[in-house]
Amino acid sequence: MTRYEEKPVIVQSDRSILLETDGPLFEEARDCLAAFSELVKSPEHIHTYKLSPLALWNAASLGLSATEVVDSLKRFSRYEIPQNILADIQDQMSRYGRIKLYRKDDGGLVLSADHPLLIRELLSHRQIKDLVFPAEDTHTLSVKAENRGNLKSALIKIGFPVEDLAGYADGAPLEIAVRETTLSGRPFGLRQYQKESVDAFYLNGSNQGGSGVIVLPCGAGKTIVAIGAIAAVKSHTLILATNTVALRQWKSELLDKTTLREDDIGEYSGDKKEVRPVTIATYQVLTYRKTKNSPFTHFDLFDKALWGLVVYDEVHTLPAPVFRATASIQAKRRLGLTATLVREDGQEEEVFSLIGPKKYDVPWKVLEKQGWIAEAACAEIRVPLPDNLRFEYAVAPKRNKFRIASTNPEKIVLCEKLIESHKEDNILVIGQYLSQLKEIARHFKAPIITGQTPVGRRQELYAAFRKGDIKLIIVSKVANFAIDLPDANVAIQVSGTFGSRQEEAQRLGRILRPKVSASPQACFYSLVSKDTCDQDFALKRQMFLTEQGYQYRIVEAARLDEFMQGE
DNA sequence: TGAGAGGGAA
DNA sequence: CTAGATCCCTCTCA
Repeated sequence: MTRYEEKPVIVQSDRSILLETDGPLFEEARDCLAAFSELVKSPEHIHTYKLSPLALWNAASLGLSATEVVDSLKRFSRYEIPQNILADIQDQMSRYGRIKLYRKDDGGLVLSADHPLLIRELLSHRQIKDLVFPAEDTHTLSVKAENRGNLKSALIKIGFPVEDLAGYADGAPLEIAVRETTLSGRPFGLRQYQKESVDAFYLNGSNQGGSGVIVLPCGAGKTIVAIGAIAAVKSHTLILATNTVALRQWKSELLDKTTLREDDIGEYSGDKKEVRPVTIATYQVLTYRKTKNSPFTHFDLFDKALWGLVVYDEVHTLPAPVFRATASIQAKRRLGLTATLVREDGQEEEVFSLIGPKKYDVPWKVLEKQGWIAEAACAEIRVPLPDNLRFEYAVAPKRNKFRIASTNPEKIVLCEKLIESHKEDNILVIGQYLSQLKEIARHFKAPIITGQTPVGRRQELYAAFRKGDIKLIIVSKVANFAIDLPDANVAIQVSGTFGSRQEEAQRLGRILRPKVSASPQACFYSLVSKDTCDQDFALKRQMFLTEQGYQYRIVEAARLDEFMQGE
């Protein structure tokens, strides 16, 4: 039995949950909380989580019950859990499933609630009223097919996620199988968690949803999950990707690992406008329009062919107009893929209602234990601003402060030490300010890759890095998007995009491919100016990874040498 | 026909 | 809010 005072969790009536990080139960409690709440603050000693409705709905959609949630809270909670919180968990989690959308025998769509009062409540909202009309009985409302998406989106905004059981129109059939030997001659099969992802999406989903989001860490093979899903659905598929390099990558993966042939796969981008049984498009070609108010030029791609499945790569970056288009294709299966689910713009609810709820996720640490991703040690190194800059920082207008703190020249000194002690390793220095990166590149006489670097030059450098001819590359934000960037085992972050959690996750992902090389452990260093807004943003950036179980060691720059020797 | 530069968008 | 990267279209030049 745990001693009373060792229980690390305090549940408060404002829906916040405090978690002490020092006790023996911390890790267990953290993994537990991550399943149904969101981390909002993570300073050293006490982390704060929030019981958000969305987190509870996602938990419910994964099959977790309110009782299970309450039980795990009770297990770790130091004090009695406030009554209103118990009621709240019960209420929120039961909301997923209280309202269902299904199809009548005559093909019409029906929204059903578990109680007539709920129907009356829904009708009191103007946004809802316009999208439904009364049915014969008091438990249901009729819905026009074209309003399916908009209705779901409107309902979630008033706090009622819909369980969509209305099923799907079949797309045009596609002949496809997953290869047992890749084109390149290697044996191939889905890993256990990839199979489970596909099953969660399709098998379980055939009647209950069949649309939703799979959350897997960077490098866990989300493309493979999609391949499994396409092979399961077996119909024409539209894949949406963030950039053209990703688009090519999708194509080569499909060719390598499925029986699809070159002319089964179309590329729909600025360059080419092919529509084939499997078509890969960029988000941007879809959202392009001539002028601000003209219609989207290429939107008809959604209807051009009989897609039975639409795959949304990096669904956390999905732009607003694509949500709107997605609302109109609710009769097609939709698969969202992402590493993080958190959006910095707070549109997670739209993902839930229009793509679907979370169907499957694997915590990063689980994949680490199974050996699919490398172990990583994270450290935040705090370095004071030099005196002259400290004054400049103090008097600078707010909008300049972050730049001054981020580009602290002392960071270069730290880089020097770190690079020195990682002589055998492949190192990426990643930052967001070009001037800072250029200076670092000059200082170490290392190659630099930014948005201006031509594609040919990038590939040259990637190849040299992969071969080991170059041990150090300086990269700008291209590293956030470049999926062809080779893996390193040490990353030094000198500055980042304000508080972007998913950027931090992306960057850590750069060093997580399991290594055969000398040092099995990857190292991630985040350099931060002490006592500035740089430090505040760093804390925010780390949150997602903290949630995933990564612990940042805090190191004062002055004690870096000691720290490095300890490692 | 394709490459490369520039503007605009989100 | 910031700074930067990306992409799409259009135009020019060979």
